[in-house]
Amino acid sequence: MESMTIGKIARFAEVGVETVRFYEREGLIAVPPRRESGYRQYPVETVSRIRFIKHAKELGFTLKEIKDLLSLQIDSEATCEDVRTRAECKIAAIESKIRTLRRMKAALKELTKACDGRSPVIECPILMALDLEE
Amino acid sequence: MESMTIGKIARFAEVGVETVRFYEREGLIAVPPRRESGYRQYPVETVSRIRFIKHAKELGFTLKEIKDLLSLQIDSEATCEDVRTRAECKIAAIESKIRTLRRMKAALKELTKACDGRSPVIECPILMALDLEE
DNA sequence: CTTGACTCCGTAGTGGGGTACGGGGTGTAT
DNA sequence: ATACACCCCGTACCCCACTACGGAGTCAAG
Repeated sequence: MESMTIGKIARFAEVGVETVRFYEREGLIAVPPRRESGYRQYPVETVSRIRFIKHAKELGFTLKEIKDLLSLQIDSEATCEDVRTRAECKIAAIESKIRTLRRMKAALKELTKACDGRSPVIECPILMALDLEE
Repeated sequence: MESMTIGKIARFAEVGVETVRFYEREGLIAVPPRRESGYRQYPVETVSRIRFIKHAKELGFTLKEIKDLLSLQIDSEATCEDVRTRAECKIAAIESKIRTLRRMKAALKELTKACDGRSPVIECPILMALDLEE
């Protein structure tokens, strides 16, 4: 069998049917041909396309960025370098997020250190700090 | 001067006027009394209340959690321990986010290592990996 | 030939955290 | 007295990535 219905595509790619339609609307997967009845007829490759999208999402790419990445795949002018650059930007963005989270964590740790957990809430150093911090 | 208009509150707290109204709707700040004209009359403390919200946001609390935190402040039954527990949960959540980001970064790094940036995009190992990865 | 699973479509809703608009009334400095 | 900044309100809109709904048509197994 060469072509699949939307439900099969969805099951194989492990997403919902609505998600497949959504990706079509968003231009992330090609508009498939239809049967007489109007049913979408997908080529099998659509499954890997959707898997690609899932993997890229797991790596922190947004759908917009993924669309971009996918269009590079088609653009014969594009080089590996373009893809690599995007991946490197993403790495930098992730590093920056990690730094922010580390700062947040350190600040919270400081606050809990000051709190013995035994005072009435009115004297809680955590809440007091939130009131005062610059 | 005891009371301030919404615009002043917003300027002092460094948020937009609309944000103050939004916080009121969301129950994060008290509903203020009004003048004859309908203008809101805020007590000065509202500024620190909004600052509190900002700081807590910076520490990764959602508005819902902040509302919770603020209600603890009012609840005389609550103890410092309750606040501390919430802070500790937040620390754990932040740690988990950091771990996820680290994994994403490591995976991306692996991919860029495989890519010399000189191949045509069709052979790009990054895109190929996205196609294939489990 | 019937049943039940599947598909179609458009539209609306979710959550989180706001921002913008527009048409009106008000407060105040000059 | 007039200009101009400010405030009121409700509503709608933004992003992101889906998810749900509902009524109707279609497909395949028994």
